[in-house]
Amino acid sequence: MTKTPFPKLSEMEGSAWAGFLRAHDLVTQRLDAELRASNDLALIEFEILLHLARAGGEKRMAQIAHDVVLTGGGVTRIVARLEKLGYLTRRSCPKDGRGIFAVLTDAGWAKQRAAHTVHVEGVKRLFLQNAKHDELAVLSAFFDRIVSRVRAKEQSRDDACALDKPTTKRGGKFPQTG
Amino acid sequence: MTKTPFPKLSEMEGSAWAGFLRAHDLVTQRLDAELRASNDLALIEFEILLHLARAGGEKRMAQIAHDVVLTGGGVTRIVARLEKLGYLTRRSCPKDGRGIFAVLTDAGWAKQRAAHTVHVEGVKRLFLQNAKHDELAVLSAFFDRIVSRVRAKEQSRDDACALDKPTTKRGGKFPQTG
DNA sequence: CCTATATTGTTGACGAGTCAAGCATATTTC
DNA sequence: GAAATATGCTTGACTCGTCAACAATATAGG
Repeated sequence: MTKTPFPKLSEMEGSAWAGFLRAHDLVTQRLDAELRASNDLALIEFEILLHLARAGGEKRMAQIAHDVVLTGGGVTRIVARLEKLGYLTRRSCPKDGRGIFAVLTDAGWAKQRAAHTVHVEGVKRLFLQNAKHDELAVLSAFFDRIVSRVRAKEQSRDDACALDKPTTKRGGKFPQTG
Repeated sequence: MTKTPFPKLSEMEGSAWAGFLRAHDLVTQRLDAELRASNDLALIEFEILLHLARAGGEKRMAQIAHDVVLTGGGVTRIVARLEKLGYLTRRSCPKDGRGIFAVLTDAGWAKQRAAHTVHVEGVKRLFLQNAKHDELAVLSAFFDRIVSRVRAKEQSRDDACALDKPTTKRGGKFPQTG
């Protein structure tokens, strides 16, 4: 009990936080628009194709959900979309009867490659370009720290399970990534 | 024509970009959940109350839309929600017959103060804590650069107006903040 | 002044992704 | 090895915020 009398952010803290939120919204908005205009793909759809490609062409639904921070239901629907467009196929997992693999088709590989150029160019122009070379390492380390700490807490919270508040009201977004 | 034969992100570039996306999703998700659990407010709702409070209690709809990177329609609906909850009132602008002010009520001020503690604590724990003191300035400057460059381009694109592609397909999110 | 154009805010229709329930398969416990 | 529990994916109902069209007001040009 040493402190906590009056919580407040310094000007720089507030600026960093606000900048983080606005920068994210503006950059993803623009990049999404560019990918749609050039390749008729939403940013989230491209990212799933990219993760699949990086994994050699296939990945399980739950793993995709973890990679892109989405709920299982959300992944089911996006994958269904991409399947209907012919970019991937579903295949059941032989080792685990419950599991489903999303598998890139030839068209999916091609689409991923086509959109990749626009994506890389956009990320550089909208995001990376704004960091001086020696700042990139700071940014990367910072974000990694955030992600691993939040995920560590998720883990330990799952372990300590049960008797947690039911949380959630007025059912909006931002759920547990179940 | 000196380069651009094969676009590619370095490992560090890719890591910074991916970290940015995941960090944002995880942090906002958690903060949103905490605000809902403690104060029954979505993060975006709290942010609007916060911006109103910072502006002395009132602000025009269009300004709110700009502040939080939302479309006009979105702001209309969130403000309607907050009005129904009793946290603010609409008042028409005397100087401009088209304009509408969102005005904090006493309950709105109280709610903002109540949620503020949870918000500040969450931002520190989930976000700021992960930066060493001298890194904060780098982050803040980086995000500011992103925001101002994107907004500068928006501006000049509006100036050069007309004959732009109609863009947008499969009407999803990420629109122009009109 | 009066018509053309731009801006502000609201609304119906819609797509996106969440939630919770459901079903199927795996894993654990006794 | 059977019952209890956990995990993986899907689906109906729902909320959120967008989009496009609209009404009202403001501003510019002749």
